[in-house]
Amino acid sequence: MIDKVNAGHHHGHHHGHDHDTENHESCVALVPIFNHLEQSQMDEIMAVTHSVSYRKGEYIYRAGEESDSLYIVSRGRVKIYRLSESGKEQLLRILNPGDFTGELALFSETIHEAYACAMEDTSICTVRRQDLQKLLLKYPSISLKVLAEFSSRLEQSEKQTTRFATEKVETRIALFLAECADSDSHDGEIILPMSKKDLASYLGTTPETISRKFYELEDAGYIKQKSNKRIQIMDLDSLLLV
Amino acid sequence: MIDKVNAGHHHGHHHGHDHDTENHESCVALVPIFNHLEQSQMDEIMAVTHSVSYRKGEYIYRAGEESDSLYIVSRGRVKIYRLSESGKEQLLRILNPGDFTGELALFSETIHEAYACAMEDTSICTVRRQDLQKLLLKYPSISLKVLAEFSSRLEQSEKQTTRFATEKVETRIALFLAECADSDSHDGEIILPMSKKDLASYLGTTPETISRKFYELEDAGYIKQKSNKRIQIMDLDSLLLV
DNA sequence: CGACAGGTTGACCGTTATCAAAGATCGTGG
DNA sequence: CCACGATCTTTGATAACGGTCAACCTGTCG
Repeated sequence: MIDKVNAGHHHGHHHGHDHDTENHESCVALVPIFNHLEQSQMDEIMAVTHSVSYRKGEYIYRAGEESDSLYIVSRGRVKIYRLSESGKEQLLRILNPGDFTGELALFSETIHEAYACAMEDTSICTVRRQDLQKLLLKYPSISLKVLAEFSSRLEQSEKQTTRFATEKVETRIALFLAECADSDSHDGEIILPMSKKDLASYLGTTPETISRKFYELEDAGYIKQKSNKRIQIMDLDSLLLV
Repeated sequence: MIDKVNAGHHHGHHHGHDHDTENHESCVALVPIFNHLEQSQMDEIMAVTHSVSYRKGEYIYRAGEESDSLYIVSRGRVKIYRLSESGKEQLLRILNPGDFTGELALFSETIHEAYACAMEDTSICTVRRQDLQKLLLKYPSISLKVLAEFSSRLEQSEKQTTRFATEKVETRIALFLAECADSDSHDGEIILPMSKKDLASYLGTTPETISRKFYELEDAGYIKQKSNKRIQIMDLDSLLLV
């Protein structure tokens, strides 16, 4: 179970929700939807962004809260997860620096349906809904970038839906490993981007099953578990036939 | 298995892919993303749309084909489905008049990952990628509408993903029925928007299981099957606790 | 060094897919 | 308007898959 309360105590300068006026530039420049702009437009964007810091375990937002900002991760990692109707949680994605969230609620719904929780100490740039909408109307090219981002996310989400609907756990794991290998590969060795517990939540299964299936794949000679998160892919092609 | 070849013969005036210059207005006006515009802008949009007719069973596009248009359904129904890595198909959604598709590939990917097949004789308005992008840059307010549509679709898709990941079949069926009741309800009687076979594909299960679960729900007194597609919801609250 | 979260392992059982076959329904053409 | 075939739906028997519970390990961090 992901911890649902913010880590208790703040101390020193970087307590949660601390407005932090330094370092805007690096944050905004990171973001794909903005990085095609000229300097003058970039300045305009930076003028409406606010930087906030979160400590590990704190929530950027929770389901049910009102949404009025776009959140851009500039440092750290953020876990986005949902609770299903029956109360089980599912990990939707993990945000790394440059990734953003909050889009959904920005344009249609105004209530978050997911939870966003800092996995480590994290800095977030926020842009308010109204400011963003003004920018989008003024610089339509940003809209096209956002649309491109959305459509690829939608594509991704529908692919994931289809996998859940049609593939068994073993296949989902194999496909996940294959995708890691595509993006991460160093001689076929991959580093799992999350704990196996989180992976279970992401793949819609349990830690026990993840553990067992990993050993099955190892026994079959498709992979080798070098350490908890370091996996050597021995035979990618056969893996994908599972 | 959804039939993968186009229905063979065309005859008369409305054979497939027939350019049909009448009746643009009704099609464009139907679409939520356009219906806030002034007449002059509407005319401009209609100038770049083309109307095409498809007979039942014909494909608007297939996975792997290049995508360069937005498709707006003006008459008929269209089934959008995917094939998973292992070849099983999953029904993603059914388009009714006013719904559109093709968005994904329009802004990022250029290759369709899904199949779009006419369930009945259908008329489609198409807008080419370049024409649409020009319109979006010229009238940024359209972009905001499209963004709103996308974000709600993304929300929907992620909710569906979470359901597949965390709920058992019986619960997914119950949630589906409840949603039908929300939108369709006439005294709690709903008309299934698709065959049970398609429903199985949509919910990631098999026709056999659908049939059995429906009878289980009926035995439990939650629903009553008046005919194949007419379902009377007897006890919505209990249904949602399944 | 101890505590705690994450990971592994085993036994068990519920859920749901699969296969097969029969029955109902729908659309089509005669 | 009816008969036919195709497709959808139902029903039964069976087994695989994966979830659950409980216990034990292991690594990590204070």
